[in-house]
Amino acid sequence: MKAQLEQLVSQAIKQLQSEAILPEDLEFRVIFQNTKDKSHGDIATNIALMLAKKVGLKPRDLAEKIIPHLRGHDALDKVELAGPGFINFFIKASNQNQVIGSILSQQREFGRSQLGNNKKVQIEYVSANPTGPLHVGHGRGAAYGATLANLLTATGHDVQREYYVNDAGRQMNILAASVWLRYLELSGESIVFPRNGYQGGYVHDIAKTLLEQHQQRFVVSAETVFANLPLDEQEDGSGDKEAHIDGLIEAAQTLLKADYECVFNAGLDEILADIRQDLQEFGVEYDQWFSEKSLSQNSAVDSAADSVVNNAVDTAIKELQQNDHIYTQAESDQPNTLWFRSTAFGDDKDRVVQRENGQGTYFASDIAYHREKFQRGFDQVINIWGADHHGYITRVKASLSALNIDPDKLTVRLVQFAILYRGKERVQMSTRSGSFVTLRELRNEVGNDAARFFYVTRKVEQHMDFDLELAKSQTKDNPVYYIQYAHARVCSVARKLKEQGLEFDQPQGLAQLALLSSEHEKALMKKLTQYPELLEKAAINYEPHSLANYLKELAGDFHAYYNANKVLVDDSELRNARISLSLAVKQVIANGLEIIGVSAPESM
RNA sequence: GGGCCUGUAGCUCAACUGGAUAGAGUAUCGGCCUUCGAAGCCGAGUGUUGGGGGUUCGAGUCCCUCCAGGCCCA
Repeated sequence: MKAQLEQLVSQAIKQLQSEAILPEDLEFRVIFQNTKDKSHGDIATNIALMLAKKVGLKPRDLAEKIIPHLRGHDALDKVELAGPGFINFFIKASNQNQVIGSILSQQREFGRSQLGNNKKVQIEYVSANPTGPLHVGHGRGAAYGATLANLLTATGHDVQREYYVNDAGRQMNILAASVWLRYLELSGESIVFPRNGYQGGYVHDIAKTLLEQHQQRFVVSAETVFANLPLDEQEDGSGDKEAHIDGLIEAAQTLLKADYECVFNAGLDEILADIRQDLQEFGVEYDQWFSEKSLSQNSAVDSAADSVVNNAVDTAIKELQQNDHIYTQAESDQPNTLWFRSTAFGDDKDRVVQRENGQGTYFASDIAYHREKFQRGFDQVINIWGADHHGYITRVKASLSALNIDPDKLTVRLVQFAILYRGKERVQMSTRSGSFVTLRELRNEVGNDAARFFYVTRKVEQHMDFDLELAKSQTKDNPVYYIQYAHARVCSVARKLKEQGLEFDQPQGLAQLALLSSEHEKALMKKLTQYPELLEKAAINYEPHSLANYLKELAGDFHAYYNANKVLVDDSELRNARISLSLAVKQVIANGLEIIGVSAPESM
């Protein structure tokens, strides 16, 4: 509809140009908005306000010149000049109600589009370190990422969903050391658990499994383990917890030799399996789990073909070197450290990509990973990160520029934290206290549907208050139930129809849509008409929250209608028309909820 | 000290990318079930959009500057 109107208005202006009323070289773009007030018609444009100054006319005068050229369109009842110079379009009801037929015939496809033109888009989300179970903060990224992926898929993008597994690096070594120490404890060794170790109960569980599977294989006496280690941080502030844990990691690697990997993998595998299951239960799917470790593993093919072994990290660094973006400081005390000159691309300071000992940094893996992503041919790469990672955006984009990859092809969306409330009371989420922290606990308490919906109902950049009591409540206060209830109500009407021994006659219903002339019915049809464009807008802006809000409004309009009018009336023509409208509402609610990842129950 | 996000009704949040009288829900008050599910509906009041300047026909939205909160960095 808007496309037709745009053409109509554009032609009108061109007509005025050819009549030399408007200048030939006038550039313009017609923008439409859905009106808020129904006295303003259905759709409005501010084109006269936008162009007035350029052509030296008063907005209303310009609009009066445009409007006569808009007559004669058969979908319009009337066109009005209003306010400071808006042009309001009133669409014929017969045109507006066509949407019902479209919905009933397209069903699940209604609203879907080819907007994305099959553009290859990758979305990477959650990507939490596999050092422990997912917590409620990850849940928001999961829900947002999954919904965004659904949205982009629905609007014709070729979407790949990916989880970057940080299975290398210091945090993982700390986990391995933690598991080992708990294992030694279970084996009867007397140890003092390091301050910086992973304290969670799941570490115990992993250690227990390890002990059951391997018995005493990894046992080393505590005395040997703790010999000559830097002192851990003490109550009085003395000691160094970082140096202590690093010493422990080194001891574990030295003492366990090849077995270290067994212990390491025991932790990694179990936690990763838990994360995967958690996300799957949450309805959050992935096409690929990408291992960080694999980036620094040498490829067998390379080593066979060539004595020079290249892994992805080395290759990326080498390319940066070739592009002259890497330097060393020969005079300094760290002459072999490799620096990436990210300041050349707007970063605050240059970044280390390879340490003195030849080991690549976490950032080096990131560079290699992003380089690899674009080599896979994605037109657009979207990273969904926690807000605490915002500092990385500049340097990652800098590395793309340095690799001659357009940094605008990478979009980073930061997800702000969620704060949990139980009614008025704030829920403490510290790991120490062990109180309510994990995504699984949240899901168990409020259910997947409420969790998914609540997470995406706010803009991602908005700090969010998540009220557990509200999410659990089964009243209209709870938007999830409110929307699902609207869906269930239509299903209930359909059941009632059958109970009365009647059948829905869709052709008759669609033929009699003109009978739907009440304000409630017109409002519903207008709302339904907006669904496809809303999906597109939500996809373009990466803003699934607008879909959540839309569904609330649609459900609200339906509830109001339902209370004001009986659907199952005796008059079969009116009855079938109303059932058509109701089923259309049901379909759109189901379509929208599916994108958000929330079920659309037949009964509650 | 620098950077990012946020500030809208008592509370939780919208506001179609600069449009018309800033809207929903909650909370408060008053109505509606012998009729398709009351898990619902109808009605009533609620604002210096954190403050101050600026840009223009028009600013919650853009620019500057303060204030407050969250996070990151030194």
